[in-house]
Amino acid sequence: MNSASNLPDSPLRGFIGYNLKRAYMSLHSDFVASLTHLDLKPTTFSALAIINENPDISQTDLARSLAMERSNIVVMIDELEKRGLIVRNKVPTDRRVYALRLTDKGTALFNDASRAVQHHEDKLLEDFSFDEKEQLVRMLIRIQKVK
Amino acid sequence: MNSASNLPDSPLRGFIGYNLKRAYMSLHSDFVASLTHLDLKPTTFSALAIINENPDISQTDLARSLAMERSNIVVMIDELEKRGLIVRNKVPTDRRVYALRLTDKGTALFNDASRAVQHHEDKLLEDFSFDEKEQLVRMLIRIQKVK
DNA sequence: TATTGTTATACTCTATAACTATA
DNA sequence: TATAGTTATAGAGTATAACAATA
Repeated sequence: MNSASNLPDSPLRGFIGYNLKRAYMSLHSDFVASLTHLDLKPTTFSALAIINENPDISQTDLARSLAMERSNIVVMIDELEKRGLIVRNKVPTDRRVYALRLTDKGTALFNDASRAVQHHEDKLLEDFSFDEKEQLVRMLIRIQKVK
Repeated sequence: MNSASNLPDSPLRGFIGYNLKRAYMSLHSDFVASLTHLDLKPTTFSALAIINENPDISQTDLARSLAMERSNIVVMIDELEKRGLIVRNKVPTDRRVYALRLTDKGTALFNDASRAVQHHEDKLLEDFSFDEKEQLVRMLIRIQKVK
């Protein structure tokens, strides 16, 4: 007779990957919630961040940065453009590509979002010391490096 | 002019959540690959693990453990049953529920899978010391605790 | 009334293939 | 030939609502 109180996922707790997944999902759902009031999703927030840091980036390079397909970038950029957050500028030297830029409105929204996300993270990791956070990030980066 | 070589995701690297996501996705894709030869997915592997550890668990409790919807559990159990890996036993005391059990074939497959996953994790985290792994898991669990 | 298992459905994400215009 | 952007589509994964049988 299994009750809901003691979630019987213990056999999986021995795997680091499982703990990584649960931690990610926990943080992620909270992260999503912290952006809804700005009508942004993790992907759109990330896109704004990358365009903000890399003005005139192309859709293809943006796709690579986000590890998304170019085809899926299109509809996302369509939406952000329709909302007046970014613009697709023509590039004279190569008429195939668009140079993406944030509008003033896009920049303002990204700054708001950035603060919201930072606040969300500070609150969720408030019992972590600075050194612990740094150590955690170093470990997370090492995991990716293996690939 | 952005090249693909230096992926411009740096503005996001300051967020722990982003590093957590990238680490999770990196480990996850490798994890998926380590199970394909047994025709298992992360979810089916987890289901087998939980049923193995908790014989006669109901579908509803399994759903709670996996953080999945009951409706989606049904089709997954259908598939595992069709493959002869588990059985749905009737429960005399409550005729609404099924008691899930691994078959011998299911147990054997789960043991194989368990070894494969362990091997995958050992290989991917081979440059982590035992203490480091332990410390990482402790931190990942702390992140979930906040919720 | 509430719960278990079930079905159907819808919605989001992601992946693939084919097209156009440019290079 | 190769590449950028685009369109359409298909496949996962996940979420919701309604139902029959049973408690």
